[in-house]
Amino acid sequence: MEKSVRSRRREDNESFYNPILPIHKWKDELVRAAKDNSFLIVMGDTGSGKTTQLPQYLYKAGFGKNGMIGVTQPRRVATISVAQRVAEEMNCSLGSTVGYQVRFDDCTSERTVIKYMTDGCLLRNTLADPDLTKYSTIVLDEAHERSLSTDILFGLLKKQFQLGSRKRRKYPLTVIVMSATLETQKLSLFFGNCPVVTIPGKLFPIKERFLNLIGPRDKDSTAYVTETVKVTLQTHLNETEGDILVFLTGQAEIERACNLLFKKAEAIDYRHDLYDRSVEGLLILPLYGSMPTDQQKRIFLAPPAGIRKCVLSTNIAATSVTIEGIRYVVDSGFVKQLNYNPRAGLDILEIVPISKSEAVQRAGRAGRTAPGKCFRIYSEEFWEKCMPDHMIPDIKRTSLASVILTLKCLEIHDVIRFPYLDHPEEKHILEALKKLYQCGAIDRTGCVTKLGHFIMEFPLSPNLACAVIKATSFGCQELLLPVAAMLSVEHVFIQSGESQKQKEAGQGHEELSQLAGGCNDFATLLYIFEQCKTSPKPAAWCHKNGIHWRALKSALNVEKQLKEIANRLKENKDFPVEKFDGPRNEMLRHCLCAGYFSNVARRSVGRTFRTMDGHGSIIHIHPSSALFGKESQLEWILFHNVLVTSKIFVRTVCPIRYEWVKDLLPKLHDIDAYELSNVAREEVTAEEILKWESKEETKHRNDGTEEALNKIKKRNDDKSISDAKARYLQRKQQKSEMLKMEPS
DNA sequence: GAGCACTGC
Repeated sequence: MEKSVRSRRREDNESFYNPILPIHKWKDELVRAAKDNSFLIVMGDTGSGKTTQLPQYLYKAGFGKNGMIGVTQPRRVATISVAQRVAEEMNCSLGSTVGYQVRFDDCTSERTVIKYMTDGCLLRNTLADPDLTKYSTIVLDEAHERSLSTDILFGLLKKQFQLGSRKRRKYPLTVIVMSATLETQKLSLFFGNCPVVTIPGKLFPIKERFLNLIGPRDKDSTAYVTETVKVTLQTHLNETEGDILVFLTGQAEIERACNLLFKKAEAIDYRHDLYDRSVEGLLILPLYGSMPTDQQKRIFLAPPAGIRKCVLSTNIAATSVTIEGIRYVVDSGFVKQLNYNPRAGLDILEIVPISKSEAVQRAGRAGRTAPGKCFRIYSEEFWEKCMPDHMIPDIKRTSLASVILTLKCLEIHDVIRFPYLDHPEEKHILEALKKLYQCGAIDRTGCVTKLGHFIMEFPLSPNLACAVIKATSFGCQELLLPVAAMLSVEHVFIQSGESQKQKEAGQGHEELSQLAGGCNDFATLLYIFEQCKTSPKPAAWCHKNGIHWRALKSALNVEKQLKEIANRLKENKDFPVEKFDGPRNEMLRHCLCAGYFSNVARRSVGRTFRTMDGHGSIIHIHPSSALFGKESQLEWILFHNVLVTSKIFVRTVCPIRYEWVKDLLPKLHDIDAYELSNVAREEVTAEEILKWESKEETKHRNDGTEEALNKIKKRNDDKSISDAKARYLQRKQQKSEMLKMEPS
């Protein structure tokens, strides 16, 4: 990724030496608008210079006098490189007037006025300083990406403003939202009809063509890979000079496409390995996130004279990595997306059509240095019928437990009526509340418990934090902290595409799990971590054992941070201290039970298990687990996560004893999530219920399936204010009855 | 006997 920073810098330097950045013309208007309004939206295309220039304008206009100008970015590398760039432009050293803060790296000082940071960092800082008294201005950049943290910050900033944080602050706060393609109307409305300043970018014209190879009927087929390859080859044969960027969905698809492309050209150059095949003047390069860094770097090198570079990439090339010299984009129209299904309580990784605005962004990659062309393999009908206007934001697609706990810690109890720019499904919020209640982070009244505040201190999922806290109170944190770190970094096992290498890697992993005891995937992670930490040459050890050194490095970093937090919390008088009475080899699994008892399953028929969380889903142990094939010897298991593909698989598994979870399991069923939410919405009105329901309805309508349409029809039949009221009263009745039944 | 996009604290 280092290279991507350098490449970005190169592009920025170009703008540096060219003083006619599009944004310069708008300087006065921007400063005036920022002075006159609490909220301002700046819409600027790629290359307009907004990220580096606007904070400097504000600084020169005196915005930094009453507090810092905080600028958020969704990614670490971008945060650091932009801060470096601005420090250079302002002729100061990084960390003085211009600084940055990302996790593990705070490069700011008392003198810092312009502070770049990741959105997650600002959100965390908000916990300590809810009124953001250190800042005079907050700039939320790349808002169109709709990251979870940015979305929450939208709501917080709006809410703080409504609550009159202005009175508690010495000086009013100015909020500026910057975006490339976000629905600015919607955002302006959200922030009280605030003004929008639009800055044109400096993209070259791009010709876009629909090739009609994929239509609405092919929505679920895998034909897009072969069709994309065809188009790529045609582009190579028919078009003039210029590199090609191909958007595909994942590692497997990309490797398949590379091979196909290669076979079609019918010439194999055996002098090169898989990642460096050059045929008929075409240099084929794959690019995906889990690829080793040194291989990723190769995509930035200029191809030899007379050779055309063709990069087959995942969505990583749409946001995180900028490749120079691309003139042709081939868009498959699909993306792999992790979607949370609250009904099943599962994360499902699926291949879905991209949105129209993402397609526009992809096309934009062709026009950064010269006029370009974008070939869309799908038809216009597909565009109209299958592709939504905008991407569904993270907040509607991922588990909300951590987010809800953050809000509760900020004393925002009514998490259902929090001003979300896009309101998550109520069911989704309820699921999160239930999860928080189950792990003890909130009590029956929906308030954050002491444990909940401890959980919040850790940059981990509530489940994992809970297990870590248990271990700390038992005095065996050295067992859990490494496991937590390994589980919260990217996948540590290398997945090679080539079958031979893959086999070898698989065998290596099997050996590792044998060395770690043979029947506990968590223990395998602990073993790898310890081996790596004590090895004199950790990078070499990782390479030999098929482990991502990059992932291990960040795991070592995370573990250090977790240890600091755990040690600090232990000083707190309220931190629990418990004694563990049991054999030491059971400690790890026992602690895991404290956080993961909702992820417990019992042996069912054949090699399957049934979950105990109320969904009762049938699950299978994933073949990558050390427990795979040993199902018949198991009764109760605990798992870290679920992956739905051809079956419902659980990964990272260990066996447990029923006694360990016996007292915990009832907690999974002793509360109705509505009860937790009702506390937050005592004065809920029937009108509001109708509003929520109509939101759900819009969603169904967007689904467009017959079943969904029937649902709407059915709902419309009995839709009236009085009915909504009746439904609400019924729920309230159920709730009070339930409370009555509760033993005191 | 399967096949895991991308971020962030």
